[in-house]
Amino acid sequence: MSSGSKSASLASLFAALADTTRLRLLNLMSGREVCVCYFVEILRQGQPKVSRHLAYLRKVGIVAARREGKWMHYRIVPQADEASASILAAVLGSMDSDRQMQADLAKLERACCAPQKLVMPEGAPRPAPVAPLDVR
Amino acid sequence: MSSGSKSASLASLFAALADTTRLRLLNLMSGREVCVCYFVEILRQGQPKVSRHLAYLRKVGIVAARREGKWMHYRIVPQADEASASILAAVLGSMDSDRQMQADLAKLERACCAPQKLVMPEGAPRPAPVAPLDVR
DNA sequence: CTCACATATTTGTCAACACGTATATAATAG
DNA sequence: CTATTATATACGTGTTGACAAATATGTGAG
Repeated sequence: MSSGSKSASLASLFAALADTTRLRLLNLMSGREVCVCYFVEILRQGQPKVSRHLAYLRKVGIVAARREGKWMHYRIVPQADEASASILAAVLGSMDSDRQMQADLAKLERACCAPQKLVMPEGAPRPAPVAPLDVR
Repeated sequence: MSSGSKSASLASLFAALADTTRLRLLNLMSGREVCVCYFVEILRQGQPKVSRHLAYLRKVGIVAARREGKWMHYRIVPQADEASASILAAVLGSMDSDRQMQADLAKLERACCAPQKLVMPEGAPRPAPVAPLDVR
């Protein structure tokens, strides 16, 4: 299956991981599906910037998106390639011990889509858990 | 130790890994010290190119160099940071199943510093094993 | 000292990416 | 339909990295 230029795909995986914003996004998606509005709220970065980084991750096949009404939910895609899978698992595991990443996750616990507020209106999407990564 | 911007250092680690040439170099250094001349021979890439990539890895602290007469030997530095260590270990482990990487290692078995040849003159540096990485 | 060799660095060019701003698309409300 | 909200993409610009070619540095030989 994954023969030939595996090193090239490994390199592009690393390129996708070589950005702090994308690492924070992945950290928030670790183990759950997250709505774009949460990313914007929690990272406190411009929405186009967040969207561009999500598009990058999507193009490389690390995440997938699902539309639900006006909202887009992103999740991490389990990697078919064993090498990519083990590396992604190592990354997500490593981020558990980063204070910034922990703080982001803590915010996610109480964040919501309400504009200017951290209170969730009825009907706003909640972050939903997703099948855990294949951590072998 | 594990201060604030660990995510930034993680990102720069990934940037260093986001290049096929550098991945091949690291693969060759996995578990042993290697002379630059071997890299040039085996990768069949220009010497300045190889040197530049080694400089990049050195600047990020992934490898260290040791001079022995005219020759420079490079080795992988055990990472103090636990996150970096586990990721580097995952990378090196993943490369074992890559055909290109296996071929490179096979060449290293019989390569040498002789110009235009794969026969080693007396006194040329041999690749020496080095303390294995802290794979936890 | 000069020469030859191994390796490193500089120079100039080019492509890729990150960013903010502005705008476009998609879905829902009214 | 229009308006509003959520998200995506296009544009212009600055930065970074990769490359080849040329040149510089360090070391040993003579």
